[in-house]
Amino acid sequence: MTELEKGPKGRRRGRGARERILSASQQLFREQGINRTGMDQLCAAAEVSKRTAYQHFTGKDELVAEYLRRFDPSVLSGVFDRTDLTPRERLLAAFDIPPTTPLCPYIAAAVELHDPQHPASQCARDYKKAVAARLADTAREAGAADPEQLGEQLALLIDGAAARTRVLNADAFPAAAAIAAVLIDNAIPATAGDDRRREEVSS
Amino acid sequence: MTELEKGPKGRRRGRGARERILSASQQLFREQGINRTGMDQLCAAAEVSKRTAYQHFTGKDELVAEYLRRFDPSVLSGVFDRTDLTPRERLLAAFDIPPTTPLCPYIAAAVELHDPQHPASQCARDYKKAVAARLADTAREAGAADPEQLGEQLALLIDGAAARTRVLNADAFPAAAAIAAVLIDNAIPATAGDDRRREEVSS
DNA sequence: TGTTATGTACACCGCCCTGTGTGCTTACAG
DNA sequence: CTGTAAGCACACAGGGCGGTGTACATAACA
Repeated sequence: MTELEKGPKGRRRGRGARERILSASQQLFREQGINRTGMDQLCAAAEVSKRTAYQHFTGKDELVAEYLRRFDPSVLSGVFDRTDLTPRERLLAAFDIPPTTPLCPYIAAAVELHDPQHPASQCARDYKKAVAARLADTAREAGAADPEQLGEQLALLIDGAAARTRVLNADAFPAAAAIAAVLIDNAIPATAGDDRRREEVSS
Repeated sequence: MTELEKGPKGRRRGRGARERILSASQQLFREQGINRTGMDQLCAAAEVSKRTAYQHFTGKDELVAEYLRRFDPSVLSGVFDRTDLTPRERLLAAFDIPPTTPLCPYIAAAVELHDPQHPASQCARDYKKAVAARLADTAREAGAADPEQLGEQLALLIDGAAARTRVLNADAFPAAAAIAAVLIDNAIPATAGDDRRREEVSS
């Protein structure tokens, strides 16, 4: 057990400053945006000295990138790994966004940072591609004729709903879900040989 | 003629500082974003002294709002007033975005400013609603069963393409246009009995 | 025990930002 | 020509920002 130091996460016997910093980032970056959240404020919210923060992260940029990486597991697998839904339902479940989500943080970061080379921007790109890929996988599972295309289309709908929700200050996901239902039904051949679809509620 | 002063635009015999400021805003806010463009840089680009800029605009906030208001005529009417296209083609023409458009400035402003109360944010909301309304009008013209819904859906597609283009650094408008075509065809009854379809689409 | 990694407290730096104060120049109207 | 308003040059205030230096406290392990 003397070798548990130097884990990939770095910290070995402290009192969890890094986690508090990232947790505070999650909250503040969402509520106020990245640019409008200063390191002073962030450290105060995390109950961490600024010095400590800069020992864990070389700079704000790295902190932002790490903050974005923390989202993958929660949303992504939370939707796609549900075995209680048919593939088609899983595709639609991606549009059931809890109202606690003001705007996809990846879009926000890409817009706020405004630099495609920024590590966080690349992280956002990777995430968006991963989501589209998982949507495509599920689309394939649902028997879509062109799963990649459907996945890309659904991803576009999600992003559109997110952006529009932000600009209009009104939930746009139901509208996006309605479009998604149309696209899904159009993409899955009526003779679809998929495994578990039983009811169709198209209108 | 002694009373031509105090026109709605304010300036009466100067050498056009206000126009230069707004023109420079147009360019810089797009290229660099709003937050990353300082007033110093902006005034330098506009060849205007900072003092003059603050005599025309009470602050950066007002300048940003005015900058957004300058977009309405160009894009909006440039697409919808084309009489050489059928209504259906006009709806699709909204997705023909010249590559010189990095991201819808309204979305960018709403994200960057991060304050729904900001005058520019309200301006963005108004614009988005106006676009949706014009899309709905055109949809009605095209004989859509539910024009409002189709207009809202197309607007969502446009915003999704804009956001996705920004995040992925790749043009997403063709994909959005493909979806739009599907939605339009789904929304317009094959037996379209609207008043103004005289041109038999060159299908 | 002492060493070392970790976290803290607080002051501090230089930079850039929005925004002003002041006095001078230019151009047009009468 | 003269008056007046538009615009200009320059310096500066006030503040927030990202980021550091220093000295000290604490927890885990040898």
